[in-house]
Amino acid sequence: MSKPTESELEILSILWELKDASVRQIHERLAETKETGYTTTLKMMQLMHAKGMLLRDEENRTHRYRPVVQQGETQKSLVKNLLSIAFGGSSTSLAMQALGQEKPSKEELKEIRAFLDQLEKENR
Amino acid sequence: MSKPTESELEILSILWELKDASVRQIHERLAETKETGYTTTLKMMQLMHAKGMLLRDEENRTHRYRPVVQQGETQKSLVKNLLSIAFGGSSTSLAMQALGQEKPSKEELKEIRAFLDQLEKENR
DNA sequence: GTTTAAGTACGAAAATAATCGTACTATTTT
DNA sequence: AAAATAGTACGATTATTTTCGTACTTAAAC
Repeated sequence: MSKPTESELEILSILWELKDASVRQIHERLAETKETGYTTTLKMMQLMHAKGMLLRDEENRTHRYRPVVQQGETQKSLVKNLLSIAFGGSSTSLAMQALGQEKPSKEELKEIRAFLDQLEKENR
Repeated sequence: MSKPTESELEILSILWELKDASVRQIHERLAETKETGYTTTLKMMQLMHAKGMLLRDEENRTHRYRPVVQQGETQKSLVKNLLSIAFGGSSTSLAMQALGQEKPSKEELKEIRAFLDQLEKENR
């Protein structure tokens, strides 16, 4: 599936959280952070549906949409892209850049360390 | 400075590596992975220069360009953006997604662990 | 000293992404 | 049942990004 644009990602993010939603729900969330007309949101979602990025339940008058691709897959391809295009393929520096920016909690630190241990174990 | 587009990033990446380069050098590198005309690359770089993203040494007939923003700054803002738009702000999951994709070497693992220790120390 | 090659400049087209107005339809409210 | 409200559809416009052809200039090769 082709890489979502910035605006498409905004919509996808909300859908990943809500599982499924009407255009109005999405629009209201978007409106919290950006100026945008209702029909713009509508059109975006129609386009995403036409592209096969969203499924649409047309049972009721108010259609409900849900994402086709799940968050994990999209994250994976975005990271892959970012890695190659801006980090020379070094996941280590990407990881450190991220962690330095939004400091993990104690619990998260633990989680990451466990993840590293796991990686090391596999890698043998 | 405004976020570089995808194509601009490709050019920046090469410049970060080479420090400075002529249009032809960049173009030859780009041509390895994508079909694109020479004047397209030229125009891109001229635009980037006009936008203030690249410095240009016009001493010689063959101009040489170098990036204004350094890699680290750009990485920082890209990560910040990705974090908020696709990872719900969780640097931990971004880091794990990255590390899972491009497995770090033993040395890198060590480096990351040291980095985590450092974070933990500060965070007290 | 011509011709060829390697440059830059730049307008304009093509492609892609985002926005919105208007028309139309169905539901709810009065 | 009329009016107001909440929806969808969709063409058209605008903005942005990418691509490329053509003109012109300078340096190198013959």
